Amino acid sequence: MEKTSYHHGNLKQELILAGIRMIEEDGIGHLSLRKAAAMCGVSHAAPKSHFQSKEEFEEAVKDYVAEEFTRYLQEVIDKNTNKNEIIRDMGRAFVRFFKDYPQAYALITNQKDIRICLSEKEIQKSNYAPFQLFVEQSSPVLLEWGIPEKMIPQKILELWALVSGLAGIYAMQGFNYEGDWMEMVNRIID
Amino acid sequence: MEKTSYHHGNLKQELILAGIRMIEEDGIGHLSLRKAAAMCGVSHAAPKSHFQSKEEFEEAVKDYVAEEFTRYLQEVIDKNTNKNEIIRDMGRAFVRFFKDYPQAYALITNQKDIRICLSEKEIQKSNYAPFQLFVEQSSPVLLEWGIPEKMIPQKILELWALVSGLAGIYAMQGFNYEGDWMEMVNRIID
DNA sequence: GGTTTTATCTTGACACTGTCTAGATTGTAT
DNA sequence: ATACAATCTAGACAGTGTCAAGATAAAACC
Repeated sequence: MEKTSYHHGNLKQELILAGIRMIEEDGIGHLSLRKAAAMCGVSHAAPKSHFQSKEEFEEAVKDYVAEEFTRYLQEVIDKNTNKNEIIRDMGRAFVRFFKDYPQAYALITNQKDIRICLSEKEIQKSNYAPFQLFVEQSSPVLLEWGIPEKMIPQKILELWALVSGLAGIYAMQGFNYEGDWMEMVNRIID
Repeated sequence: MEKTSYHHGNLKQELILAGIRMIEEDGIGHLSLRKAAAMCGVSHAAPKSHFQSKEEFEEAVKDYVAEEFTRYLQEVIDKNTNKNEIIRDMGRAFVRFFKDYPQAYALITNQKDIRICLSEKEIQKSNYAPFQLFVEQSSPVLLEWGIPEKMIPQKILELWALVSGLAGIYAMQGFNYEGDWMEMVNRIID
């Protein structure tokens, strides 16, 4: 995280990581470019070379968080052996992510460019990688389970909304409940 | 919104309203005490008499939003004639509120002192009025419908989480879908 | 290898913000 | 009418995002 020479070498990435640490420690309202610069041992105007504005910096932090979220989901996909369990696995990874990054929920809900289009017939391709990943993985499984094809988009959205809502409740109060929330997901799946 | 004499007369309330307008126009990250003061035609340090810090001001805005949310739910309770429809009515009011206040979702998920305690046996009394209202109204109805008593807390939480998740998705993309999301709620209730 | 070009970082400045202090104005109680 | 308390103003300070000018070093080019 320190710099030795005049040029840092990996500033952009480390500014983002510093930003995430700041958000997780003090909340999404306490993101500061100057503090991030200080954390990286660099002058207050150095970030300007990598982010033209604070908003652009904030976007980069959000993008990184979305990538991290995607990694959590991708990991269980890679490890999965029983296709019938993939939806439950992703649900658990979903909650686990927001447990590890409690402020991420507030961050994501504050994002405006996420497209999760709804339709009775189909779910259009989303620009939000975690959701898109969930759609791709769960669709064939639900179909195989005999869910009518035209019901699948709604089912997927229902699952995503439910787990999102739970994660949101958890995130707001620090995940102080370890009960069997998975039963709710099961009731939707079964 | 203007002041004529030296004393404003209703500054605290109008500062809060100005804060909500700012948030709804520019997002939750653009709340400013000085701008709120300017909107009310008052000097930059005037808010200090009513809010000791920006954080305290922000809390007051959040509290007001929670009260407004409660009013939306209370209204359908007061107007309700068929008890069997109260859960659906509240679900619709829920979504309607976040349609009228799209930034409210980001605001609420950024709140830390909301207590919605989960338990397999009971839902403890919540300090969040809208949720508490929903618990009180839906519990007897669900019981009357023959839901096993020990399943009721989970069912309530499931409904709340689902509608929250949907409202969140809607809020992120501007409620551009007018389809029959209510079917999802029905599937949980029935 | 020496030179030029480009990317990156620093310094200093500006306007804006939250916060503090001291003092001005006005409503309220005595 | 006077004293008191609540409310608002004015000015100052440190911290913030942003901009402009210049310093440094890496990369590209001959």
